[in-house]
Amino acid sequence: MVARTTASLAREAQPAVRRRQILRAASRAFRERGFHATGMRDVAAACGMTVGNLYYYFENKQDLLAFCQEDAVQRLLALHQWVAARGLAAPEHLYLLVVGHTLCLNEGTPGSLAHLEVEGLSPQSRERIVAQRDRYERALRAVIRAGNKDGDLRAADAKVATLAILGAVNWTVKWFRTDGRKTALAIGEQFAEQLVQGLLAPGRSLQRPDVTIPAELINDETETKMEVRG
Amino acid sequence: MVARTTASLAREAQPAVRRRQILRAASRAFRERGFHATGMRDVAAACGMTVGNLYYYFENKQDLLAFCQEDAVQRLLALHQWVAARGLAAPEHLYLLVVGHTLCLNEGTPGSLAHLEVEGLSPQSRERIVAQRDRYERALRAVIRAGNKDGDLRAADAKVATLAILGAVNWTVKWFRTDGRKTALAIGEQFAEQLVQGLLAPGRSLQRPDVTIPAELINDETETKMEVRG
DNA sequence: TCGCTTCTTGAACCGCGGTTCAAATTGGGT
DNA sequence: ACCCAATTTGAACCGCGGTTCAAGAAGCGA
Repeated sequence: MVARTTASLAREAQPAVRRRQILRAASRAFRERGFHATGMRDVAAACGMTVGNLYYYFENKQDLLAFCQEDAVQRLLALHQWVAARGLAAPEHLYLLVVGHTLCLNEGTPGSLAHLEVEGLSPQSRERIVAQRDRYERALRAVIRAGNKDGDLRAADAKVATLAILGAVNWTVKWFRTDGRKTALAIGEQFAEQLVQGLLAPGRSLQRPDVTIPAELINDETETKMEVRG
Repeated sequence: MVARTTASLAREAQPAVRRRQILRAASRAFRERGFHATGMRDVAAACGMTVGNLYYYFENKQDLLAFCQEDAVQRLLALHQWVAARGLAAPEHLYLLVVGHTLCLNEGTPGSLAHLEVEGLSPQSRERIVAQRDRYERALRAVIRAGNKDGDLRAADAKVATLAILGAVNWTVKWFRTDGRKTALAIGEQFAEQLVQGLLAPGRSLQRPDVTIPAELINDETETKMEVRG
């Protein structure tokens, strides 16, 4: 329906797609230089456009941040849904969530700074995003409580255990480097090992599930769609 | 030598002491509202003074932040020194460090936002503070490697394990509330349990050391000094 | 080629917040 | 009572960075 010329990438990309392109540049920039240190001009430059144009796609800086955050939380919720569908016992379930979460935050071109910078949002955005984040947190807690009830995990406050896990994983955003010694996957696995083992009921042992988390859950799908010719 | 009248607290407090008073108000404010969201006017108001006066004690905002950060790292280093002196095996050593670290960040009137906001510092301050932070991190890693060698901890990358621990503990700053359900101590202990158990060598079990971490290491000593009459 | 919509530009605006400063105020020493 | 150094004040300054906007370019259908 839409004729595509290789010439103008801009035109060929519908606003929604363009917003995602911006999202990538923005979240990368936010992550590297920090949200407050990154000006709208920086973001624009990273997208190869000017400030004014940026405002054609986003109301303001808060909106841009909200868009990043929402994307990140959405991915986490999708991850949880995928893992839950596999019907694993709590330790293995948890293991996959930790690995997946680590990948979501650090692999590919992530909306990354999930959870961080929540105070930079407008009240309405914050409400919506925090609600989603809480949903994810509750899901995690539920897994722990289930394992608790099944005797797979030792008795421990599920809330605190959840926060320990989220803290460790979210903190990776502060130090993980793509060009570092270890891959995000390797880190995620070791984290999962340590954090889940630490909750295991005596006698119970962890068997690492040998499924691979599908890349669609981690990377941005539109990225690949872009390569497809119409 | 110096006559003290109850009337003027300001006068009775030497600059160095005053700076610590400011530090408390500032770090509390930074923590509550976030560093960037907190203006110098806010800090001043929290100290019961005006902006201009604040600049009599600190060159600029960066300096103020640096002062907070340095205080926090210093306390962590002091903590490590104290724990190390007790000559415990790695798991117990680690346990105390996690508990102590959690207390340092969340109990009393903390310089709290250690490690956070590092990018808000001037290059020189950052260099000095990051160096100290690294020293602390290396100490942690060393403990893990020692336990590794002694067979108390299972084989695992010490660096990654350290970052998991630091992530979980540092993240508490984001969610811990003094008026919450659990005390910082309770949280620290459960964290320690989970994080250390997760590293334990098979067969080895953790025995919680029943020492109490001295309050001087956690709270600001000058606070108590203020109560003493001359 | 014209005209319409979509997108892009660059310059200007404007307020927030870090910072400065000259002028008070304070209180201890003489 | 007076002096001086230490401290405090409040107002003003000023630049950075988020935001606005009127005018231009670029495609696309007729």
